[in-house]
Formats: sequence, C-alpha cells, structure tokens
Amino acid sequence: MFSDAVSSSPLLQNLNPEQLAAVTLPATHALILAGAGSGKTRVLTTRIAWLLQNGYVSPGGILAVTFTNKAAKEMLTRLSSMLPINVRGMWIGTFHGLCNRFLRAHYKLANLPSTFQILDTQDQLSAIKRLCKQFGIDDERFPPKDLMRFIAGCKEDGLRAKDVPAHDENSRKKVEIYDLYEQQCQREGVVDFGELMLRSYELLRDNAPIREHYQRRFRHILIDEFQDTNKLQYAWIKMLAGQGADAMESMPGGSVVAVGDDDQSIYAFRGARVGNMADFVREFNVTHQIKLERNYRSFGNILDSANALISHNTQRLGKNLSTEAGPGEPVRVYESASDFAEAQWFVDEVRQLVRDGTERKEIALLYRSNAQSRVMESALFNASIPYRVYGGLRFFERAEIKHALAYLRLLDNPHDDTSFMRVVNFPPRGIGARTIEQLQDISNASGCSLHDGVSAVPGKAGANLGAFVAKLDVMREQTAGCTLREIIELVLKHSGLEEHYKTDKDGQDRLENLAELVNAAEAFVSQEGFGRDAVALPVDELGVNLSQSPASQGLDMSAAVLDKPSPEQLAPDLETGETLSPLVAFLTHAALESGDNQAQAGQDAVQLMTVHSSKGLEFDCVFITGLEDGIFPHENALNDAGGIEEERRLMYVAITRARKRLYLSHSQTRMLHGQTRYNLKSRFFDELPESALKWITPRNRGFASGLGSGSGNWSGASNSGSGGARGDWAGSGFHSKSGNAERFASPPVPAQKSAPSHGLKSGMKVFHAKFGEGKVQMLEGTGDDARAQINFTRHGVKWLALSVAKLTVI
DNA sequence: TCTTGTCCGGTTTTT
DNA sequence: CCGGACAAGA
Repeated sequence: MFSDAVSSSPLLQNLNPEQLAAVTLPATHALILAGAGSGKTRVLTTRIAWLLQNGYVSPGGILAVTFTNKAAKEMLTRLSSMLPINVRGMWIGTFHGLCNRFLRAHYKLANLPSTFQILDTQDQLSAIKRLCKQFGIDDERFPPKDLMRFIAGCKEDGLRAKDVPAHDENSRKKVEIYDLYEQQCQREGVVDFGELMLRSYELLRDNAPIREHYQRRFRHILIDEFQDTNKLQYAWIKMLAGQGADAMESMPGGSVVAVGDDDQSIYAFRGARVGNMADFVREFNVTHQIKLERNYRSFGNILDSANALISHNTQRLGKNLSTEAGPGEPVRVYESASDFAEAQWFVDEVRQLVRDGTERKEIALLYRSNAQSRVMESALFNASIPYRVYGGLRFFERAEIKHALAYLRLLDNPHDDTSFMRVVNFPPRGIGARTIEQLQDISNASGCSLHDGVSAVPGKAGANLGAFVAKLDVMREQTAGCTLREIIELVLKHSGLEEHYKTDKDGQDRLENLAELVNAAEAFVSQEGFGRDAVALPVDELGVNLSQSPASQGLDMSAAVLDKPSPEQLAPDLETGETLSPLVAFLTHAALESGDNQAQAGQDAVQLMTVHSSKGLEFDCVFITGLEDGIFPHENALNDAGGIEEERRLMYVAITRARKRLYLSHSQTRMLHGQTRYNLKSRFFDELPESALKWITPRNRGFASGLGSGSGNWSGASNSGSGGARGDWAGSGFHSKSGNAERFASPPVPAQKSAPSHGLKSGMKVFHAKFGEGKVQMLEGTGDDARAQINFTRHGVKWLALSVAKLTVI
C-alpha cells in the first residue's frame, strides 16, 4: 500500500514489523495493544511525524491526548526532534489541558467568565467544607472528603446532579449537595478538574456548529494510555470523532488510534474503565488491531515472571511479552524477619550494586503504599546513601505558594471565595473565626460573594475586613499594566507574606520557594510566550511550517486536502485568538501542572516511589518490597476478585519496570500504625514461575515451632523481638549487619512431619501476650505459612502467623 | 485571636 | 507511629 519512498524514510528505521504497521496504519480506527516496554511512545510520536511528513494531515488536524503532563511534554519533545515543525499550536496535551484550552476559546458559550480559575483538589475540598458549613450539613454523616469523591465520581461518569439516580434519603442528600456545589462554583467563577472535562463535553454535545467544526478539524485523534480513560473521556472522544448518538457523520477519512494495555490498568479506583477498550473496538468498528508484544526492556526471567503472574487474571484481551535478550539473571527473592531487617538488607544490596558500578538512579525501590517509605528512608539516611522520594507535596501545592496564588487570583476575581478564605487572615491580621462567620452569614443572606459582603459587617470586625479588601484594591491598582514578575513581587511584598516568613524562624525554606515562584513565572513568560498554550490559535495560523515538511511523494493526498481548513468553511468566530492576560495564563498553568516535587531531580540518587507512580518508568534494578498479603495485595482489595485482579496488574506493572535485575522481598513482621503486624508472604509469589526465581534467604528460616506438641502451648520468635530491633534502630542505626535478622532466626527445630497439626481449631480460646484473650475464627495454611484469624476481646480481629506469634490455648 | 494539647484515623494518584 | 482536626488557655 505504501511506496518504498515512505518505508525507507529515516523516521521508520529500526521499527519492528508490528511497530511499522502501527505507525503507517491507514486512516481508520485502530486499537494498539502495547505491552510494557514495547516502544509505545515511540510508535505514537512516529506515527504523528509520519502523518505530517507525508502530508496526510496538517499539524492543526491532529489531536493527541495523554494523561500526564510529563507524557505530553515527552511527546512534544520527541516530535520536534523528528520534524522541523512548530509544535506550539498543535493540540497535544492532557485531557484536562486540552479541555482548558477549548473552554478558554469558547468561554462565553461555556457560560464561564474569561478569567475562570481552576480548583485543585485542595481548593475543591475547602470549597466543599465551606458549602457544608453554610448549609449546616452534618459532616459526620457526609464527610467532605466523601462528598468530594462522590462529586468527582459523578463527573467522571458524565452525570450532572439531575442525572444522578438517587433512591434513598442519603443519596438524595448527596445529590442535593452536588447541585449546591455546582451553583457555588458557577457563582465564584471557578471550575474543578472534572468540570473542565464535563463542560467541554457538554459544549460539544449541545452546540452543533462547534461540534461539527472540531469534528471536521481533527482528522487524526490519538489517545495514549487508553485503558485509563474514564467514561466521560471516552464519550468526549466519541463526540469529537463524530460517533455520538446524533452524529451526522463518522469522520470519513479520519482516524482514532487508541493505544493501551489492559494489563496495566491500575486506576479503576478513580473511574478508569478498561471496558472502554472493548467498547471502542465495538462502537468504532475497529478492524485494525495491532499487538506490540516484543519487549525491549527486560530480560527473560523478568518477563516470564510478569507473564506468569498476569496469566492468573481472567478478564484480559490476551497478550504475552517476549524478548530476544536471553533469560538474564534470576529474580531474587528475600524474606526478612522485620521491616527493619528488610530495609537493612536493601541498603546492603544497594551498597553492593553501587560498588559493582550501578548508578544509584538506576536503582528503584517500589512499594504499595507511601507509609512503607519511611523505614526505608531512615535506613538510607543512616547509611548516607543519596535517595529521592517521589510523591508528596509538589511545588504549586505548598502552603506558601498557594497563599501567594490566592492573592493573585483575587486580583483578577475578587469573588473567588476559596482564595478569599485562604488569605483573609493570612498573614494574621486580627480577622478571626467569629468575624469570618459573621461575614459568611451576611454574604449568604444576600447571596453575594464574601468580598461584596464585607461592607455590611459592622464594628471593628468590619473595619478589619475593610482594610483587607482595601489592600487588595490597592494591589490591583498598583499592578495594572505591570509585567507578571512585577505583579508577583509586588503582591509578595504588599500582602505581607514576605515579611511574615522573614520573621518566622523556620520560614527560610518558604521564602526560597516564594522566590522560586517569581522564577517560575519568569520562565513561564519567556518560554511559553505566556500561555499561547492556553488559548486556541486563530485558524489561519494552524498550518504553520507545514511547508517545511517534504511534499508527499505522489501519495493519496485526500486526507491532507480534507483537513486543510478553508477559512470560508468555518464560522468566523468559532475559534478565538483572544489572548489571555499573562497572570490568568500563569495561574492556569499552576493549577494544571502542579510542578515537580523535588528540586534535586538531576542527582544520582536511589529512586523511591509507589508502584503507581512508577508506571511508565524503567530502571536497571528494581526492588519490590513489602510483598505480603494485606500489604501487596492491599487488604482492602482482598475481599473481591476485581480488587485482586487490579492488585495483580499493579504487581505486573512493578515487575515490568526492571531491565536487568529484579528483587522481591517480604517480611514476617511489619510496623503499621504503631503496631507490629504479622503478615504472610504475598499470594503473588505462588503465581511466579519457580524456575525464574532464586531465593536468597535460607528457606528454613522461620519455623514450625513447637506446634502439635500436644500441650497446646508453643512459642514463636518472641514478640518483644520487634521491640528489640526497633531499639537498635533508634539508637545506633543499622550497625549490626544481620543482627536484626539473626535475632529473629529461630533455633533449629526437628522437621515436623505432621505439618498441619498446630493444635488449633476454630472456636478455641487463646491468649496472646500483647493482645490478650481471643477466639480462633479461621485457620489457613500449613507449616511456616500457617496462620489464624483471631478475634481478640480487646483488640479486634487479627491474622497472626503461627510461626511467629506467641499463643497459649486457654 | 492565637497557641498548645488530645483524639482519630489511616490505599493507590493525576488533572 | 504520625499528621490533621478540633477543643481549651494566654
């Protein structure tokens, strides 16, 4: 179908046959099942470059969507290195970034003020709290966090309050609050993340000229990480592709290419629907499906482990990764006696790896939940090994930055009550809870913003408030016509933020961050041309630099011809080129890109992160720790099959991060919520191929203890052992190399032939040194793995590993 | 009004 | 254990 001239293009060199097929797909709808490490991003960007280079589409005719800013940025960078084109005007970005751009261009039709601001999760929560207070909602029955989840969930499903089915009193109330929240946001001129998507969708749905314009325009739609799309995002794509229920046409000559991996779907908890992949195939009549199963990342043993594990999932599209790299090293498995011992082992291994020439940044430590990082961090810290923890507070989420941004927002929109509340008494200026309550009552009664209610507050309180508002007004006047940098510097000074942190004894870091905010703004203005990114470009600028791509070699140009928008084809004001003020653009940027969390990004440091945040990354050496039932898989997922399958996919993601060497570890005991827990090793170990594994812990560790001795009395490694290990830790760090582990190692015990006879039966009453009296509810496993679920009178239900726990039958 | 102590609760995360 | 959230003193 394609000429030699095309396939010999330098763009297409070194692609394997499947990748090449994906890159050069004809203009139809297609699903690309791209396994981990199969070169997915490369395929996506190469396809875009290929389409452009051959003139099948102009830059303006492409819509490429990703989930994270990082992925979007990478796509743009790679693209500009492949082709000499100006990527600025191209619609490549995150769902939310693109929706923002769309709404900025059509703010009037979307019924938004031109300066609408975006609420991040923090802002949204405080907006909901404020609302609950105003309407006297019982926050025991309706915790604001739950309400936020509920509202976000509704929006992810594309539901307005009126569309949400409510059968009982409870859900009716929640829907009512959702509705009130919407009204509040509208009044204040703010939108949350979900609203960006939902409102874009509704505008496309309800406005035919707009819809048809964009449907004509985007000939090639590409979506990355399709398995993570939610219901609304899928509906949005359908709408743009003319597959909506009332669509006139179904983008003839156009194409939607969805790239995803159902095995890496790990975001169901936030509304992602893997089912979108199957729906896409059905609803778009997808005829071209390509599987990318050749893995260029990991050695065989690692891939075999991943394949074997994921084969235990039932709901799969089916895919098996293969490599030509050879088996490589075995997957190393380690069992420790405590989380402290695990950390010590990790530190020792890291030291060894570094000695052998591994770069620290090529070593990643993955864990299921953030709480697990602490013990690891301490161990690394004590060993003076540089490390970097991902996750946590990001730049634009820091309190001092949020304060500064709140002042800036109030300059543009004094009715932004969320921002008003945040800084009305920060730095402290004698406006207390009582005064604010008064103001809220007045504003609520007259249905105005807090800002407008100020004048009606009597007495000294009113005077204080008045002074605050006057200060804002002065700042607004003084900053008129200033550059972004000048505006921010002036606000930092006049708001008193700078002064406040100067006198605060540990305000140095915060001052530095505020200085960094000025830098960020400066960088934003110069690099981004302040927010041309955030607004739609005029239509006639869309074909920029197309002339620089080589003309197509006598190929079918119909796609390109179709795409080229002729000015008369479009209503003149469908897309506005209206420029946003630098300040609004910067505030938008701050909300949509919360900024990197760590300044020390470039350093050669060991990388610590949750499995979730490791998605999309790869490392030479990967440690997956805390592989215990209840930790990974997480206990909240143990009770339903779907939950276990998602945990298994999570494990699959974790394993496939490793290039050369993979370590798995679990611990017999672990401190959690200030208590020592006894965990069994993760059930996922049973799903890995024994031939790919190598246990580097002597397997006779732990022991069957005196079980079945008839006395009904047996001992495990003593409970106080963990206390001892902790003492060691707190006192002298990790000096004793294997000391902790040895402490737990049990004395040799004659093999117990009659393994299961630990003498316990459900219903028995037992005594535990720490938990007191309890009743055996359930028993599982044999020998080392035997465990009992015990309902303790004073401490509730617990699972105890019988090889460790000290129990007496009473 | 602002600071200090007690209580509670506690996955995963991006936008 | 550890942070956030609220209730009592300066």
